[in-house]
Amino acid sequence: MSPVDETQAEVMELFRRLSLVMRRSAVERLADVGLTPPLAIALHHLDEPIAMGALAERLSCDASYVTGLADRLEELGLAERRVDPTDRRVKQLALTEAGLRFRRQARERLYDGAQMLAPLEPDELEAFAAALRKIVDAAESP
Amino acid sequence: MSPVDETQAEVMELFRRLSLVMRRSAVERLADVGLTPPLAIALHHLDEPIAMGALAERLSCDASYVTGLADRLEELGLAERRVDPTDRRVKQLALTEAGLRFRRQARERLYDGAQMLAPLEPDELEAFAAALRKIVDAAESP
DNA sequence: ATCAATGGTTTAGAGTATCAAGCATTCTGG
DNA sequence: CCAGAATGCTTGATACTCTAAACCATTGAT
Repeated sequence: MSPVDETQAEVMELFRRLSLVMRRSAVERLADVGLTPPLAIALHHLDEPIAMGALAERLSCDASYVTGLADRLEELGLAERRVDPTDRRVKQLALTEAGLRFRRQARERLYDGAQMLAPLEPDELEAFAAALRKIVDAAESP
Repeated sequence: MSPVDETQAEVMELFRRLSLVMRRSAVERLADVGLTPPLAIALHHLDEPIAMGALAERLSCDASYVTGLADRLEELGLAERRVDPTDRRVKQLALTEAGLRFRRQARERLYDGAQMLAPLEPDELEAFAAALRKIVDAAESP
């Protein structure tokens, strides 16, 4: 029955608010190009062809959700599934030509939200990133 | 056409991952007590009766969403709407007796996710909180 | 050759919101 | 005072995000 640390509770609350603001801003910026945030994020992870399951892992979401994202990216002509010749169960998701062209703008729209980080001085940003890395590493390691 | 700063982009990605982990962990912990995260968060903000609109502002969400949260809290017997006598348009949402008793456990379950912050040393945590405050303040001020 | 395991999809569902329209109440200018 | 604007909340429609369970095809292991 740990008493909740005040600073920790405040951080949780701030974190929640920032998540909301960031998502809303991302939704807004991406709307012009017809993408939703998860689609843009998936696109961002397609530097090279990647198996559906591996992509799910990178996005930390269920594989079945990735199926839907891939469907949509295919409909938009931005990516395509390629059956892996070495294991026909596996499907590699790969950018198309159009996807490659499109990706840069999408990425910029997606990460323009990073301008919210502008109030931080470079060293503050670095410390912030380090703290996040620490937390995420600990949280994601089983 | 600002080139995306690498550290900034990394921070955005880490932030996204942490949001996911935190939400999943909150969902899991709150399931036992029959609450969803937004309900627990709303409860957490009910230190004293608060008008629906004011609550929406605190939660940074649409007022219509708060209507649904309040409905659910009333169904659970944790809160009740009271018509403000000085302005009959306004409804104050207030904890019931049961809600008051319930709130402590809910809060602990909600903020147990704060244990994810444990890897940070106290001074790191403080710096992290300060950075978040800075960002959120800037992001939320119009 | 069979049977378990793996990769991916389908389906169903819950949760998280937002927006537009509407009702009741209050406020304001004439 | 009163017509109309503004405010507070609710309703209803809709979109998105995500998970879990059941399912099919393929592969690997005995």
